[in-house]
Amino acid sequence: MGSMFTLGELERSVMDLLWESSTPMSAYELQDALAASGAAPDTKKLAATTVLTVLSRLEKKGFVGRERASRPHRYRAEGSREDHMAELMHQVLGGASDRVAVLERFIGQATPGETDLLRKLLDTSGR
Amino acid sequence: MGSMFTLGELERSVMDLLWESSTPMSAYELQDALAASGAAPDTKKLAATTVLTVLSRLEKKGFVGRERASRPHRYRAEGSREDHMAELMHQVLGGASDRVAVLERFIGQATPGETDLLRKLLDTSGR
DNA sequence: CATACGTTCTACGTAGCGTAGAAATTGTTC
DNA sequence: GAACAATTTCTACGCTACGTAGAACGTATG
Repeated sequence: MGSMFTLGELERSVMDLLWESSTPMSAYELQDALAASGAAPDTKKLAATTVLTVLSRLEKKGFVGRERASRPHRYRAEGSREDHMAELMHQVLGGASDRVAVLERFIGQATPGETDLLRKLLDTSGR
Repeated sequence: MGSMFTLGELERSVMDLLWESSTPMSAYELQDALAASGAAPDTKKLAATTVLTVLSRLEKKGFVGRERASRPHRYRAEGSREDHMAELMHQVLGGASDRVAVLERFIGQATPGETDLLRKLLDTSGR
């Protein structure tokens, strides 16, 4: 079974919309939003079933949940984009035998802004 | 074209061996090493051509380089595993609109050991 | 130059994802 | 409650990446 943590292009586009939206969205709203953003899928509207299929797959992967109560089911992201990304980063880090070396490189490659931010965050949270 | 940064299971096994090895390895050495480690590919020996195919693909992806001088070509990893992982982490971070939030989560989810380490690294490198 | 070893070419099976029609379900309206 | 419309689920097909390896080709050496 694939890493279970990777997203295809369309899947990502859908997640981007759901992560952005403060309220759950129906497949039809997503269909329109996707056509509007024109991002990953070109400018033409996808079939509704396509969006539904993707949503089902995302649900199976645990990325979205759905409210079956309302008739057009409404989908919402499980966890924020930031949660997801932070988790991805930890996943990468977790796969390393030598975390010190990885983090060294990570810090080394970071921009000044990022290191500043990290310092700040570590100061705040860590004590 | 796929992200160009993901590795399949066998590809990863090969990279693990190359990353570990201090000297370049021939396809045949890798073939044996893979059978020995028995990690990703079960315990049975893969065909030599299989290993060569994978190595070619890894070369195309820029993960390995080869010395064509010696007759059994010798392959070496381009960049350390740590470099790769750090790059992956930055890649994830780079795809975020709100890095602050991602790094917040990242720090939040980090183990005490990791935060300590980060503090140390930031202290050292930062000035 | 024949032979053995090594490399490249070609190819097939599988799985994930984009895509969507067909079929089933459900809510709604006389 | 039967017909209709909206919605969801089922089924399926094409494409690409990757694991896998045989066939064909190249090359050095006795």
